[in-house]
Amino acid sequence: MCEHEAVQARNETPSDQQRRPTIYDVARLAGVSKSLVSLVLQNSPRVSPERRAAVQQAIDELSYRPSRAAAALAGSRTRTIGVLLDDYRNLWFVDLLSGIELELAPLGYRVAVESITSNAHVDPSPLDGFESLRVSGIVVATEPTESMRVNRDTPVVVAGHRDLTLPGSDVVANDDRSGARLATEHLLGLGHTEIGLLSGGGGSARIRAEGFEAAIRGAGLSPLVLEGRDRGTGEIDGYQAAQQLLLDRPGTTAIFAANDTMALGAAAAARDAGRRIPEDLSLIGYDNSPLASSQLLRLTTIDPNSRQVGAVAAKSLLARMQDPDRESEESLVDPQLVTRSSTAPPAPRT
Amino acid sequence: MCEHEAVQARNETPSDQQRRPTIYDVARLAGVSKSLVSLVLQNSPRVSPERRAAVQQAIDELSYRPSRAAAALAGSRTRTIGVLLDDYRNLWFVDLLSGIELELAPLGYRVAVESITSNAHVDPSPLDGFESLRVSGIVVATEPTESMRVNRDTPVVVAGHRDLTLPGSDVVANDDRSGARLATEHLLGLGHTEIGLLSGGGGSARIRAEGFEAAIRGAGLSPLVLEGRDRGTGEIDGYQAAQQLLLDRPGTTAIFAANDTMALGAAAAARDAGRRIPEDLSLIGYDNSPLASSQLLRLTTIDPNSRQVGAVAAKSLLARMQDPDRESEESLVDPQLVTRSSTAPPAPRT
DNA sequence: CTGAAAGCGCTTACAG
DNA sequence: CTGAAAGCGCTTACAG
Repeated sequence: MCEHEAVQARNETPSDQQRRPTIYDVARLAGVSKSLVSLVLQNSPRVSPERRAAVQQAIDELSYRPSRAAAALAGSRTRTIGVLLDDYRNLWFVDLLSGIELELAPLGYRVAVESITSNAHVDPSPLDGFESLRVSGIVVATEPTESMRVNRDTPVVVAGHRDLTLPGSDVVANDDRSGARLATEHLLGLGHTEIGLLSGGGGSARIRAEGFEAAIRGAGLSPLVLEGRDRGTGEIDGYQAAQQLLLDRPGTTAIFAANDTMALGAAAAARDAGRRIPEDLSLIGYDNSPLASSQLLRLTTIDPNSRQVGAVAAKSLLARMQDPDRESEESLVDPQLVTRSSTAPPAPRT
Repeated sequence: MCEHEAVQARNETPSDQQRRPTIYDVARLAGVSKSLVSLVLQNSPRVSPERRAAVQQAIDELSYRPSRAAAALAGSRTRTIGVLLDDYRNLWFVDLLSGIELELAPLGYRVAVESITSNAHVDPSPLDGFESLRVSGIVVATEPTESMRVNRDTPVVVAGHRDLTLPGSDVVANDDRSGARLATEHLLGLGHTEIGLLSGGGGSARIRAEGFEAAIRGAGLSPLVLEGRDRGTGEIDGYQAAQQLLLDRPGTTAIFAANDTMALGAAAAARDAGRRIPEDLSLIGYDNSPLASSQLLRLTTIDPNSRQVGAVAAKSLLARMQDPDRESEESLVDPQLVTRSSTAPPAPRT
């Protein structure tokens, strides 16, 4: 006997009508034990359909919502996966998320999303929020940093970024080198020989540049790479780099932009230079963002298969929950060429 | 005496090294009481700087992260605001979020983001996740539905949508009617008299259409409104509606698209029809999305001031936490014209 | 299945 | 400030 006396007393006081219903209220209304309600909430198979129905009805009647705080505190796991993004404007995470959820939904996991900038005022380091939440696992969908070390045994997987790696965590990404090769070979296959790459800083851009250079060299040509100001990879960087490229090398017949956003900028630079796409200039991007399928761009691009990256990331997390001492591994997902109308054979020399 | 015996016993057992540190561990290491640690965690002013520093050092040393579950369960409030989005691809929420956070950060509130589709497998209705979390308040940044009724006294504010309203909740939005008027008057002011509106279903689009029609009628003209197929408001809808408009009414010199995404489609339709922007056709959007500032569009548009909408929404929530019985109110935020190069005076008649 | 019990890691008064 | 205590609403064995 301890606090339970008080609990009983409280439950027998009908004065406080505004109180949130608890598992006790549900049990009483359904005429079952508190333990049984808990089993129903956990979808335990060892509950008869009749009792399950009775409990469910009581839940509906009371609009009962289980307290995640209490469940997390009492149980060990929260069955929540935290996903850390860098910026909500980088839409590749949308497919990543759906891949993660597709994989985890059948297991009853919940997904919590956070960006690095969110809640920075309350969490000293970006993963603190998830640690305080006691998530079951974390997907880091941004460039990992020193401050993302997780203390104990929370499984972590880095998705989409291969530069730095967090000790003890897995890595899943699309194969940027192979994707860049696909893009370059598409242009080469169309007959282009004067191909420029618009690139920038960041791990993915660098690996894509490597794939581009390898493919170009493989064709016996010499690669031409332009970077945005300050190694940026935004729209304006694509615009400026493309502008400079078309000025420096007017013979250029095709541009490979390290991402669709830079391609958007490149399309503007082409237009401003009086070059039609694809008649006067072929353009290929990377990411297969919503932008790429717009009528204005109809951009040939590389689909990084982010949904699959998410699914594999989720599987890594589950594997590490099973066996925390499992060796770290890096998984690569195959990207795919998506052909639209921004690429075509080069115009015949006049 | 009750479970505390066991707690003491556990704490005296040094065998389990992997255990997460608790407030007890911090207190012991810092040489203070557990209560004091709790006060430090809550930034209480009634703690001396010396002791605060000692506690902080112990926290750092142990990499202690307070359990949100325990804090939520023990305290009444979670100091977390839930934000419900419809789709991560509608980027207007990014500014909304920063407005909310700007307002709530000084008060130590945390923000939790969820989309309607996320976690649908585990939450029967979209707000259940937040209710289970026992959030302090909810911002509904999507069209509210019947299933979003919140049971008890969780304050709710609907942001950016004015069609339906949730009983007992406040509404904050940009003034779509006034914004549409601004856009239309901008075109009228440039000298356009043949102006078409691309619109669609949904509350904002409808109100924007009303503002457009009022302004057009105010100028003694008759309004022309085209809708996308199935009343859609996406890029392809803008494309198709603009295509049809330019076909049906070749004399059209200006298009007002109900949002930037439709404007993107309209720009493509204009290009495909051989119309240059702004020389042959002026184009104005709504939302001031990242797209609008791209070099390819340089789109004149209406900025809905979403950051301010977020700030006002946060204030509403705080006010309702203070006084739950406060009357519901609707707040409108003033939108603003952002002039770029997609609008110009109409070409002189030839 | 039930029922009584302990415990998760905090917060919140409260007496000193 | 401390220290002992109760309690938040669950989960988890465990005996019956």
